[in-house]
Amino acid sequence: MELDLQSSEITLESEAIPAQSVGKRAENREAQIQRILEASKKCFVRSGFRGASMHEICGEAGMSPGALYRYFPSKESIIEAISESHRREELAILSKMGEGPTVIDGFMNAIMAHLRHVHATGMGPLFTEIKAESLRNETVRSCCQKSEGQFIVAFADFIETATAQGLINPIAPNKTLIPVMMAVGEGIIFSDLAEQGVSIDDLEPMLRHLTESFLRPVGPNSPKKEN
Amino acid sequence: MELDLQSSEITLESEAIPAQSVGKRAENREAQIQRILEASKKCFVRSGFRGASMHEICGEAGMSPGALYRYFPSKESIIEAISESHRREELAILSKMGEGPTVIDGFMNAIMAHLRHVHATGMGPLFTEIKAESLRNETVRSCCQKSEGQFIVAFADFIETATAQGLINPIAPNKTLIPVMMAVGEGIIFSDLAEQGVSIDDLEPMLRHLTESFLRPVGPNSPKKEN
DNA sequence: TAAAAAAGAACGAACGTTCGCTCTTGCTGT
DNA sequence: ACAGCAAGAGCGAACGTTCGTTCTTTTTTA
Repeated sequence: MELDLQSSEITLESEAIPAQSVGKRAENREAQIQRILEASKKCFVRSGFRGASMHEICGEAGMSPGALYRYFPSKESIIEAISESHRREELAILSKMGEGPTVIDGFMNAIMAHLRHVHATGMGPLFTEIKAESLRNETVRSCCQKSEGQFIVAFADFIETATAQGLINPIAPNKTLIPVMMAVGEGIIFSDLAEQGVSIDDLEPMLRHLTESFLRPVGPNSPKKEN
Repeated sequence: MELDLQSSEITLESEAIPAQSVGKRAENREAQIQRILEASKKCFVRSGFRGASMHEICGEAGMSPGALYRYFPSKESIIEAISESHRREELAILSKMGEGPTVIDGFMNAIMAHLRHVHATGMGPLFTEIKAESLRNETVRSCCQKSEGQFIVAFADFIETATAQGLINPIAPNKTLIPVMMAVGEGIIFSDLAEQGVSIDDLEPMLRHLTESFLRPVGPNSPKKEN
């Protein structure tokens, strides 16, 4: 599968780095970068990529423009950094897919964990923003595409395994099946159902049913066998 | 603001207005408004709501700022008018739901027609843009909510009818079922699968299966009965 | 020919970014 | 261990540009 989580030397949540030999200077620098990114996320959620001004971000981060520009050469570079970090968070879904008794359990666990994460951090709107930006910004778009590519590989892997285990029997080839699965997943995340008052716990059996009924062999109740 | 391009007395697809007694002046005025809206859509798809400038729109519409501002008092009013017109187009889905031998056929026809329409007009990105804008702009948000409300009513109606006809047997109450259905539908439209190389014709059986398997009674192949 | 429509230069505000300057910091030689 | 200092970090006014919008003038129309 080859995922390559942490291609650009990221540390998913532990601070892995040997810590030593990294000068204090570099350490502080990293902390400031994180501060700016966190502030930017807040502003972008509040006002959108285009709508949020650098002054707004400076205010939120508690620093002057001059200071901020020592860490990022432009507003666009902040947007790109945020898209990139969002991509990594999404990929964390995939790393969870191996957990659970069956692949379907793993799949569900991964999705539910991500839904909870998005809702807890209030970063749902950022997803919409990134999607819109990717329509126009080449760098952001290729970032999204990279992410999508990895999802496609993981889903293909998932389908293959689950099929081999006799758990599912998809009605169409991966070529159409996977894009539909991804579109459905995006829709669920986009809609931020938890924000609309649907409890995440109510959602789980619903989504499990959606996944299973979609991927399982066509049952006797179907009007006709499509394939 | 307020604009009120023929109020919210929606005329789903006919142009209700009596037509008669509308002077040539008013006629031209309406034509100009449409010209501006069409040009704006193009620009907004190309550059986004915030990214497109009024000068860009003027250029696309082939008129000067002075002229354009005779028809719309502000950029925001254009955005709102477009959101509103988009809402009407969406609602056209609902009016098609009655067609077809069964309610499920009607449902599918409506969805497929909308997918084709979105793809043919290239207005997919506009949907993303409106969604992002609705997170921030009160007027656009309430426009989207109005639309959503009508969808919820229609879906509830659909579910009731289909259940009564013995076609479906949902596993959850409308309260969670409908939001999930809408999220899935949004995901499908958002993703603009046709743009990604999935042929719409391949999509149809896929989506039909998705709909039917999601709404039908849990079959013997399910690992457990959820309800 | 009066009123409506269109044009396009011009406006102030706000934007992203830069610049000159002042603090602060962590390394250095002793 | 510590004073001295270069370089990094921070500041905030100011820059040039571009934005949405307005205003004055000219052209078109009924």
